[in-house]
Amino acid sequence: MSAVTINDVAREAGVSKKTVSRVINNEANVSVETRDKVMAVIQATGFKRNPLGMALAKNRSLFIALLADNPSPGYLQKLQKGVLQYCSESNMGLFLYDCSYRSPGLVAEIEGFIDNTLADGLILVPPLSDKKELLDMLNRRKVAYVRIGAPDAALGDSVGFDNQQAAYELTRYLLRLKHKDIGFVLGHPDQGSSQRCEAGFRQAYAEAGLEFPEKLLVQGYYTFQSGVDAAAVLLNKKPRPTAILASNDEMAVGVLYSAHSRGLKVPDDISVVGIDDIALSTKVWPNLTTMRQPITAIGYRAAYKLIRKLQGLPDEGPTSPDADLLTCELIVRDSAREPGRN
Amino acid sequence: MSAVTINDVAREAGVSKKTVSRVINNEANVSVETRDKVMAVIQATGFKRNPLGMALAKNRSLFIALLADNPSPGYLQKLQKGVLQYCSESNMGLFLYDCSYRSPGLVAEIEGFIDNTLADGLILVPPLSDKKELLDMLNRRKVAYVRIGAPDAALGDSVGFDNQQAAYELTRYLLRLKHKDIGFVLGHPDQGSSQRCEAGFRQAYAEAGLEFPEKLLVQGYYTFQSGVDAAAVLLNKKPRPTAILASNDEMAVGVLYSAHSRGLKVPDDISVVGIDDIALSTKVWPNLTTMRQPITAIGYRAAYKLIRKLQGLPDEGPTSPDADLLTCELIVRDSAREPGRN
DNA sequence: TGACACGTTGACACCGGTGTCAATATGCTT
DNA sequence: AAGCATATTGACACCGGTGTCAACGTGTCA
Repeated sequence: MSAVTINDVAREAGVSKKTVSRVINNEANVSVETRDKVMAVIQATGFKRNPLGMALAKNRSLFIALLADNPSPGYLQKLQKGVLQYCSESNMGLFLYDCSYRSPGLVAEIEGFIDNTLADGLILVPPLSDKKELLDMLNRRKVAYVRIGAPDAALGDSVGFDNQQAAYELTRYLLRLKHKDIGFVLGHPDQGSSQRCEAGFRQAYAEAGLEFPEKLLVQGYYTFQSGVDAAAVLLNKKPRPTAILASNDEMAVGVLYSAHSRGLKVPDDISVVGIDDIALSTKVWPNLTTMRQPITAIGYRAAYKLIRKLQGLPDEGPTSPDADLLTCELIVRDSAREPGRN
Repeated sequence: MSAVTINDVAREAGVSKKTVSRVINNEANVSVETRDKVMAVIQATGFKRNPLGMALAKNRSLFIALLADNPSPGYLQKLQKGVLQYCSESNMGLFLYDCSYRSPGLVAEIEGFIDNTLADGLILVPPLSDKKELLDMLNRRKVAYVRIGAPDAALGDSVGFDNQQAAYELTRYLLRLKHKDIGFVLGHPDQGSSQRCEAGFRQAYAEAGLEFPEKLLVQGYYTFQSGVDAAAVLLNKKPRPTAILASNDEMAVGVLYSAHSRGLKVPDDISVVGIDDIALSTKVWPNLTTMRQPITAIGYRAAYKLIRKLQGLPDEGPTSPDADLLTCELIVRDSAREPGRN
């Protein structure tokens, strides 16, 4: 809506529009007085360049999109925050696109979305980051993308954290507290992170020289409701596990809910822990002990990688091979302690 | 990145680009055979029109933005969902912009955002919808906007629900349950909704012929933490209130947390109710009794109004004067019951 | 048969910027 | 003074579409 264009400025300043273009782009080889004159007119008229015209001329992109169908709203919210942050810093717009993972026309739908918006960079959130057909389509159309939390390097750039490590350390923590019968709630079978978590559980048991409690491994889907359901199964086992480890906090909160609703006290009767550390984790009672995943930082870094790539600039971030595998941290709160008085 | 342009199609089909333009825009006065020929080429080449070129030529907008600094993430998430939904339906992009309500440079910052993105329509979420300087700037620059939840018609379009009605009915519900000492947690003093809620509380007491418990009215700020703090004050009163009504669910969850952490049972020892019905409300234990606000529908309608306005089309929604004041609904769950065994 | 309306089409300018290249002015070398 | 490199500037085409208007062919009516 800014009515004043580069032509107006040029006319007003008595120079060509190209010269104005030079000034606003800080190009070399403009005489000081010309620059000053143009700047004065720009100030006076309040000229702002039109991003559309610029993008069209430079054949450059203006936007990236965040594609998601994630079962944990709290996760998405934190991720979005980080992405948004780098977008602001680099003057990029962020498009949001909600899609349905199960929808049969998903790939075509996303293809349509790309055509309509000209977002030529995508950030893919699990479970989309594991979806082969989608990646194939994007590669074929040469659409740049960065995946979240799917460290399968062969499939393209990815930013995430080490799920296995997180699950491993969390399991070790519970074992150290002297829990032996630990119930595990897996994530969605389609997401690689779920398998990596499972590997982490098993690794910790193996290292401790204990037999892994196969019977206490329950399928979940990373949603609150699946946490409730999985807990219902686990809490009916005899003997009841003394702790439950869920593969994300969203499910852990479901476990908490399930325990409460059958009159169990947490952590007195049962310990509950999760992974992620989302906002929800400190709003429930008791606060959840969890492995903190630097979700916002992951979002930020993903946006960084994508935008740098789109701009043809090198990735100047940390150069270690693990730069895109951020570290997690055990956050001890109130939902877990030694088993005892039950 | 779609390499094939309207020129390619025109050359291939042996017509002018204008004719191609006519075909893709379904304009009248194109002979059937020309249309077929062009369509065939479009199919064969996979041509998609470039939104940037189109937007530039038509001087039309491509995006709207959702500006928010809302203390309740769950609220925002639901709202965003509704907005996004209408955006998809109408092929508009949605920009997200997080801002800080308190920031002194807020207005200038938003002005910069508008210039940079060319989003010429804005959806304003409380507390931004009440911010006079911001509205002034937008009016001056002739930027279209729709406000959420701030039904002060003089300031422009708004979509929301009747806070006073919600608070009134909720209070009546508690009074009907025979609560007399009800603690009230107000919202943010800068947001009009907070005052409207208060009016609703008072109205219910007045109609019941009861004296309003001024001492049990505590300031909150719509955040979880402010709910925790307000509950701490209320729960130390002697006699302790038998119920607490928070002006939104985010705070009600804080109240719940506060009650639990001092060993109180909900609803046996104290009833807790809120307003909104966000996702969080059914993830805490016990589930929150609340007034459901159709947040997603509000977001959808706000996007509808804004986009129709931008397109110069009339608002064809419901025509009643209250069309933009959606109704709320009492959702009875498990966090409130008659006062009794304490 | 001529006048006229109408359907169909393309040439051209335009939206608001950027890239290329040539034209001009200036300073320096020899 | 001629020859050359360099700094500064503008004309023009271009990005990918749309709007305006004139040109053309055809059918209808007087």
